[in-house]
Amino acid sequence: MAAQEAQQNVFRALADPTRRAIISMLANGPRPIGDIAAEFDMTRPAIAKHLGILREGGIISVEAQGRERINRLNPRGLKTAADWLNHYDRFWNARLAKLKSVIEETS
Amino acid sequence: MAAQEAQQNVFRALADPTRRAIISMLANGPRPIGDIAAEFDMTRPAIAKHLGILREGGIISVEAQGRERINRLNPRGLKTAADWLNHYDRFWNARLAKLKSVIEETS
DNA sequence: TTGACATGATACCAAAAGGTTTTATAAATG
DNA sequence: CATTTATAAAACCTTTTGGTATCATGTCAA
Repeated sequence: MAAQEAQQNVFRALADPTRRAIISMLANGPRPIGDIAAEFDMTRPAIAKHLGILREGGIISVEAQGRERINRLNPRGLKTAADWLNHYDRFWNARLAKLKSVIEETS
Repeated sequence: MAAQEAQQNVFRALADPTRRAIISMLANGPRPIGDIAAEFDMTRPAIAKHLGILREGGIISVEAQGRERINRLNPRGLKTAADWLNHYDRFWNARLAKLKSVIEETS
């Protein structure tokens, strides 16, 4: 999978609030889809689709365990996105430095 | 604007590859829309829409200068996204630590 | 002031996204 | 084996998204 494509898949995965909520949920431990769906006002197939997109983004991985399939957070995808964003940290650092100097001048 | 809403706007803005390319472009300096549109195989109205979404996400700001309108990178939105993602850094740190120990064991 | 240029605004279209209902499959359990 | 349970898969619908073509507006310059 090309890097560009991986990037696209992860940013696409992050764009939906339900999927971001699922990420937060899985940060507290792996869960089967039934557990996850129970927390949302939404049908199971809808959640299944979201999990599929999170999987494509490399954000979660799934492991069959008997008749359950355990979804667990896999930080690879999130790291792809964080790495991209952190290239711009010099911009907000510059802005914070500027803000700080303004505060010091006016106090 | 509620924090949730700001978050949604910025992740939505990041989801499109054209918009990410515009961000990279503006990191090299502010530009009017005409300049930006010239770099893409796409009409100006399409670019105008993308810039509107980037503005809603707090990723760029616009300043009128005569008959031009200069678009410039504003890191606030990007920082919102980076902050959210960096809450998960303990996961990839843990994974990297694990990988490191495996490498050391097998070498 | 008249024309050219940079841009915004509107109306429209096709494709993708996010959801639902229904049907199918496979594993645990009586 | 029959039944229940956990899930996947397919078909379908509506709204949003990403794009286009077209028209309107404001500013610079001759």
